[in-house]
Amino acid sequence: MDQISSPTSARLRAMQAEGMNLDSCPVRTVVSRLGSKWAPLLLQLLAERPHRFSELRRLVPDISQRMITQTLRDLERDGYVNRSVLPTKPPSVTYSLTDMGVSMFESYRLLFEWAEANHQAVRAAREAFDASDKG
Amino acid sequence: MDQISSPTSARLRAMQAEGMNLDSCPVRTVVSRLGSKWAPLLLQLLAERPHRFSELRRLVPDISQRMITQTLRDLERDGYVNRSVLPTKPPSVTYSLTDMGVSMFESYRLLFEWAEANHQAVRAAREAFDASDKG
DNA sequence: TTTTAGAGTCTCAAAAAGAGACTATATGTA
DNA sequence: TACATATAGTCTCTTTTTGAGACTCTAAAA
Repeated sequence: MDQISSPTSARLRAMQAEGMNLDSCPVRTVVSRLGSKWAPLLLQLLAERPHRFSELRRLVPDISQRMITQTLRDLERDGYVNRSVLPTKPPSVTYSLTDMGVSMFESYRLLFEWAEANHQAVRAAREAFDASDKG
Repeated sequence: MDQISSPTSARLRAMQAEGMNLDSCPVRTVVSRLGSKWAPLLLQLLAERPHRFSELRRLVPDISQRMITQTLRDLERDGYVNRSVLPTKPPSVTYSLTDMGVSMFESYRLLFEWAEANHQAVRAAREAFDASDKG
């Protein structure tokens, strides 16, 4: 198989030996975008249904307009999000998931579900850590 | 069900109405850490087997020591990673996944697999976007 | 005696994120 | 007519994060 695999340590050793740069690692290429601060939240909303720019702004009051624009642009660039402009006055812009976005989100969703089911445990771990000498 | 659900737009509206702050959203709490720049890569390596600090450094040559330390600390704080110091001279430190880390990674892994299978499509989308007037 | 290894910390520079003002156009309201 | 509102952003400035690289400490090996 000629597909680049995930970076197991054996693979990483091989990549180094071949002088490959790790920027070409597919997982990093994809996951680093999706894990950005606001992408998960916006993806969840778009997975629910298409939304307009101003809806997203209202739904997520603590995101700046600049970050909405930028995050949506990044997601559009990677092919997950479709941006469609309706020529109303003033123009309205609707964002929705592409087929690829839906496909990706099916896999991403499992982590979200884990997070919902386990966030108390994560919180507890944080508090324990902070209360210990390490914190 | 009294569990805080994922932030559907209905839920977000409710949270706003109640004056809740969104920092308490479980998905954001959990996913934002896991999506940081280096966490996915280090988690993959630790999911494979426990590693020592210097092993990780060698396997990922383009991460600074500072970022290894910090990312591992964050993952330890959240309860995914165990740090064990052996009193050798010089001391050796081994990092491994906790049970919770293994549990979480089972869900995260699906996104990684999606990324491996679809990174060409993502790359293609990026190039198309950059070649268009939007880029 | 200088080097090497392990596991970091410290400081400073660069990149990313956030806050808030500002733009354009077209309606509705006083 | 003048003013405010709504849409979908951009621009600039400030604060946080990240990254690069030097520096620390201990003990064994060359």
